[in-house]
Amino acid sequence: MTNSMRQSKLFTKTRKEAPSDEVSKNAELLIRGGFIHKEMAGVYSYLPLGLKVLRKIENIVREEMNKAGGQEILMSAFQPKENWEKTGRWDGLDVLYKVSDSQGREVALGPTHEEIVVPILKNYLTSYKDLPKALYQIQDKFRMELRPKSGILRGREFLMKDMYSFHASQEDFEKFYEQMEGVYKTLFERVGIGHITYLTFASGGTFSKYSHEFQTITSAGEDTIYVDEGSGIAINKEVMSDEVLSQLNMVKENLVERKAIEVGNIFDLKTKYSAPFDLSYTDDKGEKHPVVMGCYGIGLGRLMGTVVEALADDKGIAWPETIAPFKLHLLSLGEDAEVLKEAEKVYESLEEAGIEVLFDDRAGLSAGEKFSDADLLGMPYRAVVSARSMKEHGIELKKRIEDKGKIVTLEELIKKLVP
RNA sequence: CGGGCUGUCGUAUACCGGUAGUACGUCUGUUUUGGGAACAGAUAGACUGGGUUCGAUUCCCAGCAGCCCGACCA
Repeated sequence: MTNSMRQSKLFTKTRKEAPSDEVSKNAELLIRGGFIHKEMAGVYSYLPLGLKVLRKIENIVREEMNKAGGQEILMSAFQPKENWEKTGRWDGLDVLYKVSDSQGREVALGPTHEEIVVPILKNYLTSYKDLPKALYQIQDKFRMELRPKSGILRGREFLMKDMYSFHASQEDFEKFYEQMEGVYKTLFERVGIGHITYLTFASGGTFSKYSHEFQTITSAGEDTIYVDEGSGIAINKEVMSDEVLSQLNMVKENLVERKAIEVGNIFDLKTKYSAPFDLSYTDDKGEKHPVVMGCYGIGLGRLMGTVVEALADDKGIAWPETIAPFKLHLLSLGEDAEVLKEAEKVYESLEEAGIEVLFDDRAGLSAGEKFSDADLLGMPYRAVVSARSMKEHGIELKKRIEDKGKIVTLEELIKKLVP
């Protein structure tokens, strides 16, 4: 899809009513707006508008991973059974999809890629000079969730960014890990939920300094976290205890309980996956050591759904500028020839200026329908060309999140929106 | 995986052991146009399989699918 689009040509249509089998706000609004299509429980297809959002999120993630020194790869979704047997997860991971072909060969559909990335590294990593390395990919993951729910927040197939880092020592890993904390913060700010996303201490089993989730406050969340607004840090309920509080220098009285959704995690793997595959390197003294690993995940679909959950109002979605499918929704109202001519002119000028614009040029719709659609679809800016706006010699410009617009000239409009 | 609920045009719903109705959508036409317009016409439906019955979309059983609560969630 190009930067601009006529709504009359867009193949999806909006719906007034939400499907009865969806309860979550993100699924309801995304389906009504024609962003996604449900295939089965926990499995969704992305339609033009939805894919545009997903790609924008993807690009932000990619940019940040590249900045952090990550190198992008794309690993296979089909994964050999032997690799999973080596780590004990063929039978140990109950979300694993196992498929077999007509020859009876069994393979796994990748729910995560430690079992793939580590053997790949074995081919190229031998010396301390080869370290550190960070590899990432953006790929569909498959997990047999017993109960998918909350629209695109928890699915059986979902797009995920997973990065794996490889280090000569725990110290080197920790340095990188701390850098990733900052990278993730920037990333969530860029997609528009930085203000409600908290670095959250979490861990299964023993408490570790190096297992963090990034939790975004939303009532649709599956997790309960305790937020210290002052420090901007939170603790997952799972690991909450007096001991943990004292380790973190946090005071119980300052904490607020919130529902939240995990939008990302960063993880200390130590040698859990390098050991079974004997991924090791030789140091400058000729001694062999296992490689220390970390992993860093972000579910992109979940991130998209979280943005919807967190920023939508009762009229519809309100996309942040950075990930909106289009920056501007241009509406022509009425069938008056002069108005239509003017709207066309405005559209072409915006297109020429390189502004991402969705032009609601559909004929025969009432103003109310066009306004409602604009609110539902949630572009950050809405511009109206109508008999009324022409009488005032301009274009009515309104932000999605504001109630009142104002009349601007075409030049002012372009100046405001030009990238 | 335990528990609960539900399957009727594309969507949302109604009625019924005996011709399946309405609204929205969609299509055609006319009139409308600043917050989901009006009229006329058209379109399209009982999850699957078995059982009971003269007759099942309706009752029973099984399967499948979906939703909700819980458990689980590298």
